[in-house]
Amino acid sequence: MNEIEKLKNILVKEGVSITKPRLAVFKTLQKSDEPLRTAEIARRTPSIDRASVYRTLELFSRLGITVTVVRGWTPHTELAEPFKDHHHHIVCSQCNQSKNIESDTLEDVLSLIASRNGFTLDQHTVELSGLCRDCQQKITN
Amino acid sequence: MNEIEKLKNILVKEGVSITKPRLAVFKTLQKSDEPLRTAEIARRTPSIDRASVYRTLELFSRLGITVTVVRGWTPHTELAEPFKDHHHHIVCSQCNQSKNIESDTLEDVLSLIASRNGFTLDQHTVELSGLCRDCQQKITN
DNA sequence: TTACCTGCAAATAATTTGCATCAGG
DNA sequence: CCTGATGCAAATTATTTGCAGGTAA
Repeated sequence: MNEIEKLKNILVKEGVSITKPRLAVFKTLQKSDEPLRTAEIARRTPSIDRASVYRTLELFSRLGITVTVVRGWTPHTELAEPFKDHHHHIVCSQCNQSKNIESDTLEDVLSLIASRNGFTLDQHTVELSGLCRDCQQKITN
Repeated sequence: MNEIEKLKNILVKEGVSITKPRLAVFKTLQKSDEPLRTAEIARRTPSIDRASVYRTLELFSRLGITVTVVRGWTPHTELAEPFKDHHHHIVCSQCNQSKNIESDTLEDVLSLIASRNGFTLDQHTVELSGLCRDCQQKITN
């Protein structure tokens, strides 16, 4: 089953309609391999009214179709687990290159912490930043 | 040494001036035990011009005096390590109550992940969200 | 004294809302 | 059909900028 079908299933299951704006915003997110800031998503989905893009993004976030992460100052959105492998990011503070992180150990630690505090764990954000190998060398030299 | 003195030391060491807006914004952050959104900080620091609040917050973030976390959709700022113990948050998605998390294990895992990827680790955000004990019960009933 | 900062005012950008109309189921 | 979703336009809110004057060191 392709991803658009997955999306449609979720929308149906949640009892909301499958509409042009929702499909369009989804495709914009699919095309980008990086999290995008809200206004940028609107910009990259010019066929759809800005207001609808915002409303869609709010819906997606509520349904867990997307997740939000901070980059520098601004919140960025990317597709969540059903559509991308669950992962986090480490970003170079110098050159902005970013790597995805997938670590079961990390996930386990997070669940454990949540339950120790009496919480269930639904969503979580982890964003690391530091210097990548290249930039470390440039600075040493 | 009290915290204002610590702040002043940092500012001096970084070669920037100690000014009224910087002290005022700092005090606003101190008064709140929760991360605040940018515009809210401006609102709570009425003696200072909005523009200066933004400029100050950008400076603080650059100097590592503050850290940024996302809450829902918006970036929130709180004081960082020299002024609060290093910690993360877990927020109830239902009632918004939030607990601080301090876990050496977590910190270790994060450093390890960074170095495995060839990065040094400077800053990092970890935000968990789920249901707190109370809200879990309310839903079960 | 002098470079750095501020306040002010105004521009720009981002987000939200009301409402008439349209379209999915 | 009929409810929920959209587009449009306009309001609101947030953020950024240029610049003249003030102030920390």
